[in-house]
Amino acid sequence: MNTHQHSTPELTKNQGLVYDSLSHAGGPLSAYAILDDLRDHGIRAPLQVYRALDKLLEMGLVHRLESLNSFVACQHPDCDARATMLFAICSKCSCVSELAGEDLEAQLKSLAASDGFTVQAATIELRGICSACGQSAA
Amino acid sequence: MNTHQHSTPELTKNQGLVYDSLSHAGGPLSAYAILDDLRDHGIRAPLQVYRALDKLLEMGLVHRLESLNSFVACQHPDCDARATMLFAICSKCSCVSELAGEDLEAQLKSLAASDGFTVQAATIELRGICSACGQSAA
DNA sequence: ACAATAAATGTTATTTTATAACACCTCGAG
DNA sequence: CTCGAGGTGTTATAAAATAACATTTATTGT
Repeated sequence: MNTHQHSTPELTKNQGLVYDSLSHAGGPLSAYAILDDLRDHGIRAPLQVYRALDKLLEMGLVHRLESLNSFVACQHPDCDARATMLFAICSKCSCVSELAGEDLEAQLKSLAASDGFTVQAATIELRGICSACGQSAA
Repeated sequence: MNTHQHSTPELTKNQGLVYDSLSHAGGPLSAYAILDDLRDHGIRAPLQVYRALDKLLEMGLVHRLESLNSFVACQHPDCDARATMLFAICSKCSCVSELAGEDLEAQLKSLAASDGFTVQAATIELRGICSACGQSAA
């Protein structure tokens, strides 16, 4: 049940477990939720999870949601080459969708540049109501 | 040394202490750093700080930096009425500047809307090099 | 194949960040 | 006065992340 399109470089055992747990969850998980999920598979300590997450983040297979202290599997085919990413987090159902902001990045950079600031990385997390929840509760 | 322009509604004792500590710091502080800073002023427990921070956040006098798990005093005259805020965090000197993105907000909302998502709040945190650090180290 | 080296793993303990639960105090509206 | 909301003080605990160290598994050069 591995739905990613990435040209997955060989993952180690723990990296694979953590990545599968995340993709399988279909939503954000905290490191400790992943830990619980993987107890039966030999993962016993937080560090095992954090170490795998670090590598997966480097590879761009996983993203970190700062405002939730949690992690999601990347929803895009090919994320290392990625422009600025944007996460839309639903306040009701907690679902997360990952949007690409082509112009957004340029605009952010120019806005920052007007203050003499050179952007290296951007965290953009929106809170709101997703389309599914918006329809169900008028 | 209270540089804010806000029409500061009366702050309670702890709120005032926390706010002063933050404005005085001139940069982001963690809740526990604030706690340490205020030990001599009768603040002894994390909750005292977190409770004050909660109110200050509500009032818009203070912002939370999700990617740092820390807090800054608002740099703008009048922030409750504010548009989407954007924080530029320097990787070298850790200074933070708060920029206003007028069009940015519109663009974010329309980008999200194209996915059926209704934005309630946005977290935008940039990592990079501030103008001061950019000049000193070519 | 084999030593040398790098990367990943397993484990215990600790640090850092944030809340829960409960008692008390203060101050203003009725 | 009184009672009720918001603020405070305190102890204990939960949740998130890292430090330090020993061991094991891959990789690489020769």
